[in-house]
Amino acid sequence: MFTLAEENYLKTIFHLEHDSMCEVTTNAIAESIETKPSSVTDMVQKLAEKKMLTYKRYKGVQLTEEGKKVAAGVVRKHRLWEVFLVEKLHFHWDEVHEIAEQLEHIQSEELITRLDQFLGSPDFDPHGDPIPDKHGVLKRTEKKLLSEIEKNEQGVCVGVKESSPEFLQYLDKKKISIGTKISVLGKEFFDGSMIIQVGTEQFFISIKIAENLYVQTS
Amino acid sequence: MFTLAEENYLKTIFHLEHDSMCEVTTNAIAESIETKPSSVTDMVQKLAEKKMLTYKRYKGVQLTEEGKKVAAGVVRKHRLWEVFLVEKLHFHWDEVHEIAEQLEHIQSEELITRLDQFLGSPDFDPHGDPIPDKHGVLKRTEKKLLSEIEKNEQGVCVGVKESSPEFLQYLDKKKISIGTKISVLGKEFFDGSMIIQVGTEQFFISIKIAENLYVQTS
DNA sequence: AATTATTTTTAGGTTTAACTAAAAATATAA
DNA sequence: TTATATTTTTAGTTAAACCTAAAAATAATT
Ligand SMILES: [Mn+2]
Ligand SMILES: [Mn+2]
Ligand SMILES: [Mn+2]
Ligand SMILES: [Mn+2]
Repeated sequence: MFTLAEENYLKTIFHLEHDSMCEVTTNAIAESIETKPSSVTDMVQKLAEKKMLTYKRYKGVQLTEEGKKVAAGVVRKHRLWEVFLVEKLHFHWDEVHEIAEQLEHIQSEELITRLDQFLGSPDFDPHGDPIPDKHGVLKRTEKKLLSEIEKNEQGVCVGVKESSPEFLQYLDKKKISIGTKISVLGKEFFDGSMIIQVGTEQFFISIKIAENLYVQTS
Repeated sequence: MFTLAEENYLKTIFHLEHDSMCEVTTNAIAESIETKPSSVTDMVQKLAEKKMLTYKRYKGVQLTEEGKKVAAGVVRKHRLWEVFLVEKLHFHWDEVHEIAEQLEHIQSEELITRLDQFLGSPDFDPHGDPIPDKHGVLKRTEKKLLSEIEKNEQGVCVGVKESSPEFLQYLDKKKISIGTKISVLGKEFFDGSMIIQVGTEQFFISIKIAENLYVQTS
């Protein structure tokens, strides 16, 4: 099996590959995982020996099929636990990530099988992120960033890119959650800021907000 | 906070103190935790510096009040998770200990508060062991070992001393679980073996069984 | 009381996963 | 193209938690 540190590296590389759609650099991993590049080099060499990823010096890494499977397993556990915390223990969506970071490393196939059943085999976590199935397959849904929406268009919030407590609390304050309808009333060329309508309220948001909210346009 | 290893040592010493009712030796800890006595000495010196226990060379250790509190916290988490696994995920009572060994180390006050509520603040775990309250207080219930019961007396099974899968599966086979009424029909002086009645069945048990079953005599 | 046996500790070593500092490779700019 | 900047790797340390082997303390026998 894999150590806690190994699992964290695989998961992080998995996320970075999804974001950048190409090889992942040492520095990118170091920043995500909040460690030093030299530590990343060490671990990446270890994971390459274990055939979890391919690694060429100075050229970044790429997960193997096996590596992707292991990583998806960790992501699956993380997101299922987040659902449990919100649905069953009534945590708020900005409180669960930290705890799920620990729970994702509990080793027991049977536990996850039963947890999944107990939760009714959910497809998405509380932040709108898809939950990989038991084989590590992630079903892709089409969603755009709110920042990609044009003036006078509208969409339904289906997820967040960032899931820091700060951002989620901002969304709460603005009454935005998964399922909320958002209309773009105005969009500023210069800085990408927008005027949007949520329910009966209309207000200004910066590009930083718009770039971290996923919406689905029907 | 405490590391996983530190928590395991504190928990183990807590259990040993309860069993032996006096100072706990290095070898006893080593055996329980499946490690070498020299490793125990190292850790015990560290925990003494942290004021979790008192330690005099060659004289064994004793938990401080603070040490007992921390240990009871780990036991509380362990047992609450066991209840969750059995009551909510429908695990069998012989399958939960291993998983709870991992879950007991998840760090989050709030999580345990909510888990406890979710489970209806149970007083006992699936093996009949009492769950410490949030202040680390264990309410003592009077129970005897089945081996202490005399011929023609009877009792209700309220817990197990051992909780290895092998023993629990033996009990299942014999239809003994928490709440089961057991009558002692015969008792052999020489080896402590017994003939007992469970439901309509009567059968022979060795002292090893009788010494690991807790019963309450009304 | 002296010898032997057991328990416990110390000393020194290993592994994992970090770190710092310096060297090497690659990328960017002049 | 050469010089400079950035990224990445290597080399050498550190800390936690384990180990083995040997020494020291305590307990049990003769
Ligand atoms: Mn993690
Ligand atoms: Mn999430
Ligand atoms: Mn443990
Ligand atoms: Mn138990």
